[in-house]
Amino acid sequence: MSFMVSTKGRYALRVMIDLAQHIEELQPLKIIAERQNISLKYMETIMPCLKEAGFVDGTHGKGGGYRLTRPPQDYTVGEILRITEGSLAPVACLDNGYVCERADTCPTLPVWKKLDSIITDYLDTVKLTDMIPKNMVQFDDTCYSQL
Amino acid sequence: MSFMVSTKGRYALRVMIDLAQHIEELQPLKIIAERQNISLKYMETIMPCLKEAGFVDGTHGKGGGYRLTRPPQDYTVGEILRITEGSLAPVACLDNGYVCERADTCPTLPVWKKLDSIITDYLDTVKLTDMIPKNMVQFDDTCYSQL
DNA sequence: GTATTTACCTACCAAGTAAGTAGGTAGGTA
DNA sequence: TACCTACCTACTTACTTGGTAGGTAAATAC
Repeated sequence: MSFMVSTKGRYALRVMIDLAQHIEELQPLKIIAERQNISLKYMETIMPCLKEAGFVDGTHGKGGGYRLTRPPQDYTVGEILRITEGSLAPVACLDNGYVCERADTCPTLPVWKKLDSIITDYLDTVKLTDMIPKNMVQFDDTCYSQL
Repeated sequence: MSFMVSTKGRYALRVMIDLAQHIEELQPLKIIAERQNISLKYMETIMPCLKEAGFVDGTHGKGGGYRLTRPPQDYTVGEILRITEGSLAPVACLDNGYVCERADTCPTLPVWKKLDSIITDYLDTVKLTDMIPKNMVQFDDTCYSQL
């Protein structure tokens, strides 16, 4: 029982949503952490990841903070999670650089590949703006929707 | 980067496929382990899981071994992985018994729920017999197929 | 120029999990 | 009786998760 997406990816996603909801001004991490009820110190270790990827930029000093570098609708959940988690591969067999001598004959490999493509295809269709409350209606009815 | 399916689930699946390919007689774990190139000792720690679930039964003594308890087409990849991995939930938020006070308003929860249902729906459609080489053609063309 | 605010950096830690290994016991068959 | 096979308990090594602690560097306000 190990989860595909850890707190790192989940917190990162919540920070990105938070920034998308405050698009106009710079948001200090302290404020975001309080609003999201996440440890400031822990968030500080996650933010460099989003910054290196060019998803956000941060300015120092008084009045500083973080902000998105692109319009919110230009981010997908898939790319945010792929950066923060390192990989979204469901099994080691599909991980970047992994070589398996059974690959040519393994009967399970096609299943993992299909599973991987299903996961990727879905996560790459969900945009950051799809998770802003006013848009939540678009999710199917098995899911919570905030009206 | 933590994988949804560990070696435990992957090995279990390969053992189940192996048993499906030798449906008529009892297969000693030693033989299966050699054929699959998996540590016998490690497999011994995984088999009780499959036995408790009623997927296989094992008989002691000379000529003993393991065998499937049902016809191979009656097993799905989903149920085998769910038993061995404990859960296939992509995030802790969806794990059995987990309570999150943010659940009612969390904008990311619908995404995790949808992702979970996509994964489950796919894995529950793949049957054990779908992975026996002669049937592998049924996978789509982005995947390896053994003709 | 000083104080303050903020990002940013380095190191550490406790608990848990993954992926086995080692060495036996119990049950059944030839 | 000898052999084979499942089954059980304990241990190990390495790694990951989810943080905490304590600072430094940069920028701004006053």
